[in-house]
Amino acid sequence: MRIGLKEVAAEAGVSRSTASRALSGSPLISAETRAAVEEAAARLNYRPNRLAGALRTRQSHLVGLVLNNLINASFHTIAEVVQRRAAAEGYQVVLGITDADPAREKAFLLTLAAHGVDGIVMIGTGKNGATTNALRAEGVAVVNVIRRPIDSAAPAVLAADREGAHAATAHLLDLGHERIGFIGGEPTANSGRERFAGYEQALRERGLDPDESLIERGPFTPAFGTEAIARLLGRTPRMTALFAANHEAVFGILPTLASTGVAIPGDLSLVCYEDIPWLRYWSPAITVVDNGASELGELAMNLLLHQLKQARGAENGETPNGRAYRVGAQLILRDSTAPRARGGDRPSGPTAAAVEA
Amino acid sequence: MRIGLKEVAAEAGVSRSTASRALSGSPLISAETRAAVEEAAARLNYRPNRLAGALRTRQSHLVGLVLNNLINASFHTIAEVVQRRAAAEGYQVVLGITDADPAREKAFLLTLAAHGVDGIVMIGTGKNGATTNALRAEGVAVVNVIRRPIDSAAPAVLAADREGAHAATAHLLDLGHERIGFIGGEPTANSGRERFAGYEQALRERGLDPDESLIERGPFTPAFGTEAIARLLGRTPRMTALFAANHEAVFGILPTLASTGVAIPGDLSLVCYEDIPWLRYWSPAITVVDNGASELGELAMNLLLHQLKQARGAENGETPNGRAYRVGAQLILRDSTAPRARGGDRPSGPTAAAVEA
DNA sequence: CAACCTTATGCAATCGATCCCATTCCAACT
DNA sequence: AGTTGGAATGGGATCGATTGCATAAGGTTG
Repeated sequence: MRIGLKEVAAEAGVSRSTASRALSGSPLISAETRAAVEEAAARLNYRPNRLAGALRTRQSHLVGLVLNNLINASFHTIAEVVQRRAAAEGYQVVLGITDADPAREKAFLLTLAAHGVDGIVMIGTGKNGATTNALRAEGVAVVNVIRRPIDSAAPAVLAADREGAHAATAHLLDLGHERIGFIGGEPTANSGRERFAGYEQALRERGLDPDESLIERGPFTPAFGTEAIARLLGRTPRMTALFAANHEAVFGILPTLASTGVAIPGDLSLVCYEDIPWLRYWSPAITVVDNGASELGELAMNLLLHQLKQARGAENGETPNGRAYRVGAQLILRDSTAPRARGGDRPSGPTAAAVEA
Repeated sequence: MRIGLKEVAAEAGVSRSTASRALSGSPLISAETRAAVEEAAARLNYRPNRLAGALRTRQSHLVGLVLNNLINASFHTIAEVVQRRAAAEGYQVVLGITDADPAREKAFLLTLAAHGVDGIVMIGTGKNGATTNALRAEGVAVVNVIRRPIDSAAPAVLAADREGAHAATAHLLDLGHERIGFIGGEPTANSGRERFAGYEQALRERGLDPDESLIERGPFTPAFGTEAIARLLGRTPRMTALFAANHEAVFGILPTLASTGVAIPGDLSLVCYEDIPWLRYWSPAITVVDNGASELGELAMNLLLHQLKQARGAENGETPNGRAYRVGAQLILRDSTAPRARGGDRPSGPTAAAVEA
């Protein structure tokens, strides 16, 4: 038979209320009674039914994690961090994959609410601000990650795509490069826009105009990378540096460069976006902009846990509009960039920005 | 105020029992009543509280997913498939990351049980068969994936590592190679052992003995791959083919081969284990053994859902010992393998095995 | 010794949905 | 007309833990 609090209470010779209080650490219980109950619980191998507790206390100790997919490195890195942090604080993570479909995302949010989650970490499409606001009104904590819906009142943890792209481009400019290629994402995507903006800004700061013949923007696929790099290599005068800001495209760019015999950094200096193991072990090791996926997840969970503790204190108070935080991008210098002319100096030190918006 | 079944019943002018039956599709309800209740529910935007339902019916519509990490490609692929399939069937996935630590794994299993999960997909350490058996006795469905604890009575979905390694090695032998290098995992790991066994078996079938000077076995890290390939390339007579059976090591092997100018497949034919996008887009595209991660996840969820449906019928019947299934490995021929001598023929067709243990 | 407070405990309601059992209503049959 | 049976509905217990309120036991004080 399943062991409930009733059985423990009987074993210890007390009432259910007393047993409950003893196990939950209430101060209204004598030391002997507490010991007796704890011993009885241990003897019977009692494990409380969280479902019942959740129904009564309105605390499920579940948090939802909504994201596009688990294939992308940033996403599964964040998922790992969120799960670890949650588990360490006694929360379990319910996982939802949306494929960047707002309808699926909304359905998933409602399902999470039906399961009584205490909070939600949302790496979302940005289309369901209204739904998350409604959930917040019902007392569910929410944190937006990477993207923040315009109409969302929940706090957000954002990446510094523009700053990261700026740092990458500035680094190449510092090395003396002027013809700097850009392979990025669609302008419709947030990261596509922001990273291009950072690239453009860095160029203009040095009095350079972006050169359309050096710019390729397209879908987040390796195939696009293969095509884009082939086109860029065919143009003359050839670029001397390349900023690969479309992570998936990198999977197409690097093999093509290797097979066509372009020497890195001899013929071409290269900076890629998002740090993954491959790039560190590539030959040569690739200089990257690390968007700080772990830190994004870490900070998001901190904010969520903070909200959860607040809620415990002031049930049903007003929910203040959330602040936005930004995790600085970090330029990690490796061996894929070099001065254009021989003898140039290598500027040192990673560039980090941690600003609050 | 939160809308419960009580409010819906009041709005529709019926009792809570009737409202419940109307919404759950009981046949004991007249068409008009049903319509009235459904309309009231829609008007009030009623969303049932799954927690309450779960407490009463002992069906939480939650399934647990236990795995080592989300970084490894096979793991996050399986996680995606499991989540998708679960969501499609109305189940939500609770995620647990164990870092291959049996103690963490056990704690997580118990927590899942406390949350009342209906089932568990377990990509486990193999050390918690007793715990999973106990959960099964309490009515929780369990499926083991990739590894099956010796003492576990739950069904298992296993990879065909030995067959996959055999197919890879046989393919290289068919191409006329005889000096075939092997870079694999530690013999203490399941996959390390099995893949080496397949390699060895294929050699012996052709009357060849494994040559220790061509064999490197070590940890699942890119760094090990870098060292191992360097050692193998230094030995004479040099191997003409390489079977890279340690997935993480591949991250170190490929860049080293590229930078040291070893022509593939000209100087060296190469087969790697586990198919990931990088390998398809490498130059040349790498021939791989695909362990069928998606299929493993798919089959595991099928088995789990099957058990869940069974349970609904015969509550608390006997739980028969689970069958083991094996997902065949698949050799995917690309451009990284070629005959040793010029003019050799290329054998065609992937090798697949789907056997039941 | 009564009035009173403190401390520890038990009783019973509660969370929200489900489902067994009883009840009502109406039609059909003897 | 009286009985039977089926269909539709309502009442209330139930899942298991939590918690407000009442109360008992023990100690102190006027």
